[in-house]
Amino acid sequence: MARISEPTVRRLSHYYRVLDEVAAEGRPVISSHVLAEREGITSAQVRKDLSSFGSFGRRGLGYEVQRLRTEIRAILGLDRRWRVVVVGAGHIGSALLAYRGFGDQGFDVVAVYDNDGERVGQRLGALVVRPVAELSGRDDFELGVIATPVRAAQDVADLLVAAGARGILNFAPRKLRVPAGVALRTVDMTMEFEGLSFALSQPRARRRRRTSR
Amino acid sequence: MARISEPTVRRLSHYYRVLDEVAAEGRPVISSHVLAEREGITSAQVRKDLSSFGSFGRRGLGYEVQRLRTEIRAILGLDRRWRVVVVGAGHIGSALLAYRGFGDQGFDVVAVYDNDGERVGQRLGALVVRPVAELSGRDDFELGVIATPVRAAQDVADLLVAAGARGILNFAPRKLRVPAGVALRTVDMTMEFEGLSFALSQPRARRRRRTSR
DNA sequence: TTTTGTGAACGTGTTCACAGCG
DNA sequence: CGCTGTGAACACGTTCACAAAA
Repeated sequence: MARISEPTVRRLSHYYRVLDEVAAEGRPVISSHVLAEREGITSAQVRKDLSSFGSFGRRGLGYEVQRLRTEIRAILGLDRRWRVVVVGAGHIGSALLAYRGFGDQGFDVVAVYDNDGERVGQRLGALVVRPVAELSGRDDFELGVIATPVRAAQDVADLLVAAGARGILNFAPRKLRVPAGVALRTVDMTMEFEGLSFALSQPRARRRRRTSR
Repeated sequence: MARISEPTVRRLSHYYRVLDEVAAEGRPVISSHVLAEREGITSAQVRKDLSSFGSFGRRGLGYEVQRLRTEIRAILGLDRRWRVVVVGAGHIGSALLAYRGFGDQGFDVVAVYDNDGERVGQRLGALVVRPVAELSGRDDFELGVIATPVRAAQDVADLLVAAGARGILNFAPRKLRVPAGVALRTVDMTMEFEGLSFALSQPRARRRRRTSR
């Protein structure tokens, strides 16, 4: 299988969500055109994305909604459960813990760690916050979430990797170094705000592409 | 000025942060090479990015840290304050309210709205949660943050636009439609988790670029 | 000599356009 | 005929490589 680009993976997530909606509407089949319309992209893009994983459609007809949904689910690895460790029991960490949506998608938070003595021992949902030092022993998880202050982020990343994390989601506004083979995604809200600030500071002439719509 | 790409804007944010660090270290000058190293990109990229706004460096020497920091600050529109309205006083909304980092960067949250009767009237930091209906009157803000459940997201976006929002940061996992001229950024955590799930589900051979490092 | 600024070359992702198939 | 699947064309972003300047 050829290499899959990151934009393609992001769009797969979107398709998956649209298919959920469409399935709920009871529609049995969807064309690349309709799927594209809901996304604001071209139908060719939809077909290209899907064709890199196989031929899921029927010419002259479109894609069978349930079938395509199942395929994408498998492609994204959502046909299994992932164990997630959250480090940082502050506002973002607790927000993640409280959000049920992740559990529905197959992501189970199995532990929360923090270094703040005040937070350790506290109950957060079904979990009790533990000291970060105890992270070392652990090896029964796949994903780590970094929701700590920025100064601790790289150290926590190293700890997570040492404990066997295969993927990390980082909320600290800093580029992290992780070994090849460990997947890393960063959500940097500060950067998003700054992106908006930039867009609003530009002379209001040119049409920006990704920014609008 | 030629059109600026979104990746360039994101990198500007990074440069800005690196310059803060470097300034704190007391270093007066930085070369594109060193700036690139901290970012994990090439020095040519740094120079290209910066050169689309002007000639800030000196050949044979590098960039004067304070000067460059000030320039980028102005480019990003961070030399003024932005008034932000948050809609949704749930976990994400409160987390944003509680995070002081945004205030430091020039973003002031001036109001919080929610439709949940239990939350309306509650105090969140210095603000009191107000009913979403009251949003209509308001016009003394530039940025709106959507931190509501996904089903309300598009309606809230429309309300924000009607109230005069020029930019929107959306935390709901849904593509939103906004008129051209209104800047939109979406932070979709579900999608990030799914991206990690995908990466971990791939046969562990090929080296992915953006995902690692 | 060092390092910037930048046209040219390159690589990657998107769109076009049509052959292939139902 | 309608819609998918896909090579070819295109657009865009990144890297190279070097002339220009300090």
